[in-house]
Amino acid sequence: MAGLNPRQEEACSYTEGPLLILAGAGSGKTRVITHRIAYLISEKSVNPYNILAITFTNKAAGEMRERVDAIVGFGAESIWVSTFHSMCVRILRRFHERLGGKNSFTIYDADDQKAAVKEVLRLLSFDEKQYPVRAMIAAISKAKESFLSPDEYDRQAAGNYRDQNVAKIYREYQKRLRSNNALDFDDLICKTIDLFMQHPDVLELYQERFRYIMVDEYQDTNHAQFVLVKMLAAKYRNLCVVGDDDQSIYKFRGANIYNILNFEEEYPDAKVVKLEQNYRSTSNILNAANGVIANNEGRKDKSLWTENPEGEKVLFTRYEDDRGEAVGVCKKIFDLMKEGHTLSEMAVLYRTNAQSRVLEEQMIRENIPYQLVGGTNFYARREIRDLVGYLKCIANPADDISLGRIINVPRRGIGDTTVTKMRDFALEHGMSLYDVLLDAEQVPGLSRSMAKISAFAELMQGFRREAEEGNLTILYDDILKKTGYREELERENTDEARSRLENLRELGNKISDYELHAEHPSLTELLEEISLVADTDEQEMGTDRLTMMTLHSAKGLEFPFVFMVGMEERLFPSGMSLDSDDPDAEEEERRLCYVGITRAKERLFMSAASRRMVNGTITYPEESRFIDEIPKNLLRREGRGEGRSSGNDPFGGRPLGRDSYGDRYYDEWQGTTFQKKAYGSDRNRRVPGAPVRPKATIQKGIPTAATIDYQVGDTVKHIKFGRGVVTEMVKGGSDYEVTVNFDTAGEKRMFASLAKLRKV
DNA sequence: GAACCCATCATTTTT
DNA sequence: TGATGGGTTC
Repeated sequence: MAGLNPRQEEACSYTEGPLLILAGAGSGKTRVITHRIAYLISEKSVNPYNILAITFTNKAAGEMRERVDAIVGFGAESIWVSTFHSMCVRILRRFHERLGGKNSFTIYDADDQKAAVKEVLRLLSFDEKQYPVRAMIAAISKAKESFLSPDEYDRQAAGNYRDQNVAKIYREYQKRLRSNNALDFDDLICKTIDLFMQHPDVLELYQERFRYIMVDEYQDTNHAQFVLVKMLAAKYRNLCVVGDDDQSIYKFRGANIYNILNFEEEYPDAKVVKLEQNYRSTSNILNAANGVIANNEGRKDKSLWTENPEGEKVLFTRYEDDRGEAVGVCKKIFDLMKEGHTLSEMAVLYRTNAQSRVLEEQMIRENIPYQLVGGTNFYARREIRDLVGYLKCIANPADDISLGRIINVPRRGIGDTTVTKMRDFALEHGMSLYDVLLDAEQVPGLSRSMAKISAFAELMQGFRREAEEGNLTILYDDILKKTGYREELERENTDEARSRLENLRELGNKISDYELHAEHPSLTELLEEISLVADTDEQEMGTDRLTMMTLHSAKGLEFPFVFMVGMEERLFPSGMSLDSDDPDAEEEERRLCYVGITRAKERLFMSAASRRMVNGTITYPEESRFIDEIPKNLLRREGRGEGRSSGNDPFGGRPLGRDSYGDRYYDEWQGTTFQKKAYGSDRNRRVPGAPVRPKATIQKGIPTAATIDYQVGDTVKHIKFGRGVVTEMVKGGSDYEVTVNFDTAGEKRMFASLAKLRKV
């Protein structure tokens, strides 16, 4: 096996029986998995048809698919490479009838769940304050993960009034889902397990098929997933799990670290292979990570090492406040660019999404194109949810939740009162809301809105007929047109409306794209893809951009240059975790820190602010304990304060007004910053509902010297600062640093490649 | 039925 | 700070 180290080779060639691969960060895990599959096929003559590889995200599945295809060649397409959830959907689409359900079920996402729980609360007259929707969803999800049926949940709640009520909510929720012919994400796993338990013949069918099973990111599995894998692997026992307990950061969503920690107890004959050689980071970075993670107890014994050069020390900078931190990060980014590095080599990582705002604002001011990863999901946007609601409803009229969502969107005079009457009627007669819609004359007291209702019913029936004809692109366009959805937005004529229209166009593109490429396009399958495949944000190519995201989202990625910002007590580690009575909470934060550090290949910049606005209040955080845990000889400190300050005197005694801000930094960073004026005025706020990645800041095409048509003395126009005169142009790195004296904004320096200046 | 105001409450997130 | 949701008012 070419290019594999002995441990990696061992992991690839040990094919029979249970195998645990403890793959440290950057140890070539994906390579091992793909090589192992290739080995199974070419050396062990395993039929590709008998191999199953499970991952967590579609992205990971896609990447694995690609690499497996490349390395295996013939037969690769018959390997199942899949996420847990899509695997279960595939199975349930075939066998859900055996459980008394339909094979054509709808999948409910978080939003649908929320709506369903709300309905249940209303029905049972529970107060949302006492039984918050979020908490109820979490409780139901937890129950499902440990296979507690509503009845069992009720039994366990014995004597606990509140839990008994939660059981009632859970029971009603399940009832609701069933009558809506819908399954939520947890159901997908649980129902598959149910199926296997109740129908051993079906289980055996899949056991026979999946003789070799591999599970990636095993530390992220929850209990239900653990059981599912165990069942599938029970017959042939060729189960290979790959993971890193030190990178377990998803406990809050049910991941059970003991699945990996106790693998050897579950499978006493398991072989364990540790991949400890890191190929990613400099030794300084790696040892910093090792230093931090060593403070955790209860981890698998392993120590990562590398043959990579030492590299530079980790840099820790303490800034005056969050804004100063953003300025400082930008400055360092420019420094790196001057050294010839590109933005796509850099990432800014933070603990909470709320931190992105200040950073974004600064990036916009400094013309640094960036890409936000994560945040609001494309499919979570209102307009998208509305249109998907229509599609769901057309595909599955029993889906009361989706119908409820769109019945008066856009406004068509079917108001709350009317809908409530129809709902009550449906409930009373055991009908679906859609049934009632078609037959609304029966419902007493609807006379006034009757006309509106029949018009809408007619509209929906028309869509359903259209859906049967099968052209999804046309159907989608007709929905936009005939419901007046598009028209309403066009009339609005605001930035927000335009952005929504743009999103709707994007959805349209996705649908025609799906229709073009799918083997047998169907509305059901389209919706399945929409529900299951959330990673919609294809990289817009052609622009060199900085990546910004949470530490969680960064898992599995790597960048030459990484900024970890907000290294402050109670921000990171989060206050929530420090206040938690779960002793593992702090350790999970530490693992998150470990994940962050190990994303960096060449250089790691950490920073903290001495003053930060959190939830509308000013706080004076101490620097994070994790900074302390990095071995001193690997860390270089910079900026105000040495060591962990008490935080009592963050201003150095000077009062700090908002307006003095720019001046201070002007003093501090003169000659290097690109701002020469105070900049409190031009705050660039995100338009509500606008795409999370502000399109305006994403600049396509990098001007080269050839495309720069202005020179010193020319008047140019800037997208933000308006007109100005070029006073200086200096070649720096791969392009020009241009100084412009703006009419209104004063003098600023910027990179020609980023500033998008136009000669006027 | 829609606009407006006030109170409340704030990690992390994929499927 | 800011988003969100409920309640109120027109």
